[in-house]
Amino acid sequence: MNIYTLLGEKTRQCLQALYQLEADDSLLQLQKTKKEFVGDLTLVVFPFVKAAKKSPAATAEEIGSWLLQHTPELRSYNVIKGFLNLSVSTAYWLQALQEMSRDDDFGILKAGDSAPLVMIEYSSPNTNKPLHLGHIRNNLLGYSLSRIVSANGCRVVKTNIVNDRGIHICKSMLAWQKWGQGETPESSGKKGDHLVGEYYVLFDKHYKQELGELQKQGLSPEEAENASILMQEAREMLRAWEAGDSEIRSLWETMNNWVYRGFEESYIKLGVDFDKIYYESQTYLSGKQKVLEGLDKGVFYRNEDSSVWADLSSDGLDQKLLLRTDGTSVYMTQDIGTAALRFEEYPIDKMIYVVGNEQNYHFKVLSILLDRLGFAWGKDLVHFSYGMVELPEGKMKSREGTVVDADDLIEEMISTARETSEELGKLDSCSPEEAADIVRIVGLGALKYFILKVDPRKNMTFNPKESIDFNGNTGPFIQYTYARIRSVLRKAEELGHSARLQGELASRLSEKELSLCKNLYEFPAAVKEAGTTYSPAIIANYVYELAKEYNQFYHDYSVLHETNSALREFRILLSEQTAKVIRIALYLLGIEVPERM
RNA sequence: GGACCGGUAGCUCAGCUGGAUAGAGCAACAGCCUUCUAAGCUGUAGGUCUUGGGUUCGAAUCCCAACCGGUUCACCA
Repeated sequence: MNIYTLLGEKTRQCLQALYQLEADDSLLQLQKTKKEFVGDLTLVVFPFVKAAKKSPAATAEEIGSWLLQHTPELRSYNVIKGFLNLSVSTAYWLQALQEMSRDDDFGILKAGDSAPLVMIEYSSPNTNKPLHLGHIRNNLLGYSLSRIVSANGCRVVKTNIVNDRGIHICKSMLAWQKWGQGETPESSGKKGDHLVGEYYVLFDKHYKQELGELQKQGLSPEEAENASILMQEAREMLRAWEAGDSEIRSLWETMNNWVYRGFEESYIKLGVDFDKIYYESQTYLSGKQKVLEGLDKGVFYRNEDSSVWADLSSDGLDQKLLLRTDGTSVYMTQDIGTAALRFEEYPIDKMIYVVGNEQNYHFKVLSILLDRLGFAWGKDLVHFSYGMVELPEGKMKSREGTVVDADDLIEEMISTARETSEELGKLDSCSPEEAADIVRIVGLGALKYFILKVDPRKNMTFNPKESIDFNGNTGPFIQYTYARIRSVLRKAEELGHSARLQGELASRLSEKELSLCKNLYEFPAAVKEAGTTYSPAIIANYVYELAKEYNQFYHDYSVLHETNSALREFRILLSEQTAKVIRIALYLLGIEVPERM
């Protein structure tokens, strides 16, 4: 049994015995003791002083004494004002260490066949331009979340909905037709998504120019937009696409395939993947069917102009359009369609959408609509809403060319990692292949950790020049701790030292060693909390704390040079377990660990 | 204007289901490598937790109001 629940139970019994008090969970405040005090767990006794009819300190004293008598796991207690600090016996911590050492997947719950099926949608790019920094946050959060949810005992399906149709891709296609002169990724050596993105920008450039000229002729900005030949051509292309024009469809397929190959490369580099990819071109029509069903059931209503709406006033919201006057779908309709298709394929219990916080309203509405349409999971679908990534100059704007390209950023991280490693002489004894692997792991680790350690809800600032740090609270710091431990363990093996618990240890252990044990013990709770609050940041902060603790221990005590064999073997075990937990924690963040660095 | 989210050290962030003297890292300054990896460790300095009320034995944390910043309220996606 977990020490918190165990002591919680004991305290309950104690309150009953001493004061005839039935304490519910809200009164029982058992928390980790702050660093500056002696003890492991702290009971706040203020809530009981009334029942005890004694001063806080006297109450704490009384409870402490009772608990110590009735709980073999306790070693001692002390009272400071209204706080009862309980110290757990060393034997208990050693046993906990022993138990975790037998569990290769410590902290991870396995999902059985009947475990809840959770689908996580993330990434969801448009096919008219390459991935940028914002997508990176999305992908990293989504991927990490999928591992965390899975570690909490759920079956997980990672999914991506690619927005492969619409006016945006037609713009790229049109520009390519007009000015591309048959350029392909092969002929130009450019990555497919970048190539298509260039034509999207080119369209915009010509379009702006055209608008400027029209306005010079005396048209208002609005009139100019309506009069634009280029825009009319793009719209015409979209109509042709929808009508199934074979030439347009073929161009569309060709260019989208260029983009997919580019995306695939980026995903591999980032280290994310999907179990199932949906394409909007294949799902966008099915939403209409669902909406019409809803209309029959009286969930929606038809306006005089034959457009279809949902009335959300009972939920405190307004009217939401679902089908246009001409019968075509809007964004919301498509999401309903995609949801329906997914449910046919996977009997999901929960759906998590990883989408930026600018769509909070959209998902609030989607949740209500899915619920009304009879999807059991609609009501509590999770919109994992994250903040945007800003640059020091402010928001990224693709039109102003201030976006940070995902591929460029990844390359930059890796080359910075290489420079730093070379400066420190870390790669001297490595083969070129090994060196390449290390700098890749470290560079990506820095990027991923930087993004995942902050609370997803918050907007974050990314300074390309300064954010890339390898010291302090960073990915490489944690990876370094791991590599260091691995080095010790390799040497221990060479020397024939084993990792085990034996002999009289309790009296020999230092505070630091004990506190490392306690830190490791907290890992499953961190995984659980990260799972219930959907927050990779909790894992990140946990593992940073652990790495810091280990580094302090490593600095103050020697593992291999310890002459007392019981103590040495204990330290090897402790190091081994720390390495394991670091590896698993970083795994949950989608970050790899290097064997040396 | 309505709704939602955020505001903690010079900078980037923890802490927020009320608890003890508000924590890290970076940057600054001062130290520690003839012993397992110094991408490390130790110390100094840095705070009216945006402001004002309220609830409470106790508020960065909960409630109310104001201020600042962001997002959103399309027959766009």
